[in-house]
Amino acid sequence: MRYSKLFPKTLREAPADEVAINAKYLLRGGFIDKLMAGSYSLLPLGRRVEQKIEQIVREEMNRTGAQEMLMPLLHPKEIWNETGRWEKADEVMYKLQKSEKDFALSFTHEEILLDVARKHLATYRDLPIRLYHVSTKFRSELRAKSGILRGREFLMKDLYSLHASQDEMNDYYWKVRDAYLKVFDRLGLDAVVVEAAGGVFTDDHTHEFQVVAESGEDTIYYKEGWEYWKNREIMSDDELNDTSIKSEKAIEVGNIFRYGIDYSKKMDVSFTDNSGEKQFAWFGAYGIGITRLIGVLVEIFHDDRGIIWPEAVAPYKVHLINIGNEEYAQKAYRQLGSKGIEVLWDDRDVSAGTKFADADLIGIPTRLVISDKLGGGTVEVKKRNEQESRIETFEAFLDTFTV
RNA sequence: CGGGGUGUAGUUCAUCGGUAGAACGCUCGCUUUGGGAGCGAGAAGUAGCAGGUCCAAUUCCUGUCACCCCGACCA
Repeated sequence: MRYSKLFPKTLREAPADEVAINAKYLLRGGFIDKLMAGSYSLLPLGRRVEQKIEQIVREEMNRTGAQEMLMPLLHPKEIWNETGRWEKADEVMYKLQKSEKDFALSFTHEEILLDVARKHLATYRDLPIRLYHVSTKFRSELRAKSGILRGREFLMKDLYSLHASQDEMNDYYWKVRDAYLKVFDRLGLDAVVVEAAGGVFTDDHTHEFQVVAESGEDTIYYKEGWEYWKNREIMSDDELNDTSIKSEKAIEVGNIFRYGIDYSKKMDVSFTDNSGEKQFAWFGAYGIGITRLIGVLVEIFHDDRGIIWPEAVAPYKVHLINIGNEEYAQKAYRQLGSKGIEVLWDDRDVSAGTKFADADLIGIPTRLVISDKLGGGTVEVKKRNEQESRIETFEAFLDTFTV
């Protein structure tokens, strides 16, 4: 991609009232645009990062045996009445009325998934059912905040599973936990598993995935010997006063739930077991906040000049800068492209300083500089997360560059 | 919803009763090219919106809207 053609250009300064680091850098770098509080466009660079994240999630979900689908966002009131959540979830749901019919914008998809599943589920031989999608969630948060971290509209990957028995559900539940840890690991994030209360939905504890970060709005606790961290709601008063238990601020990036058979009973999601008896399916749900992850990555990986994307999610792999020497840069740009390397070439006629500053802000992992100062055929290679650069021939770079 | 803060050019800000100014960005020209270049010329604003006070309001008052921060909330 030629930077001169990329929409939009960087901003010299972030809007004054933005405090969150993710908002500042993502807005300045041209990754996102704010429509209103809690509602953002993903601009081309931001979309590329989102797609990289999504693809990693997709690969790991597929590896658990799950299949991808896509569910609607406009839901009829009737489906929500089946579980009683039209009333119970009133606060978070965006509701609308048209031609005397009530609708809601999706804030989650349990009901929709279960409706699809029950139409096609007849026998235990149809189980397990493991389906997921990546789509928008609408939630009427009392207060949208922290840039892209808490929006009213955001992308989420949600996976749902139905099983013939509780054991089978549990087995898959732990399999998804492992898959989630793999996802966060691939993203370069050090996520921890946190036990949390299941609320009114399940007696089992649920598990959250949290990334320790100063800007986190949750507090999580850990003591030597515990299998998992704990979130605040399941901590006892004694534990809260125990100085041997450490606490950290953290951002939730995913969670996994075991609903059991409550939902299946309410919506009659049943099957015939191997003895011919009717049984209700065991249900689990598993979410990862895709859009939020973009923000989390910026909160974790940045310095005072801009973003430092991990290789796995960087919008491009190489940021090519030429200072003069346009002809040679163009040739290099073509060669990088033909090797399948994703490259952003800052081909603008602006000062070297401007190009360097923008490269630091955008945060592509490898910066390649071509200039008169270097001999012909020679480039300067610098990693965004390192101070030192090295000079080598362009041929050598092409031969050895891997991501 | 309660508390606090901010709304003036694309952006960051100044002006704080007498009808709007800078920097950056943008356009054109020339000169530049290793850390946000220089010179010259230029375009760009219903001062969030609505009332009120005043001879006169961007400025003071009231209301309202939007955004940011703290809190409540977060399947």
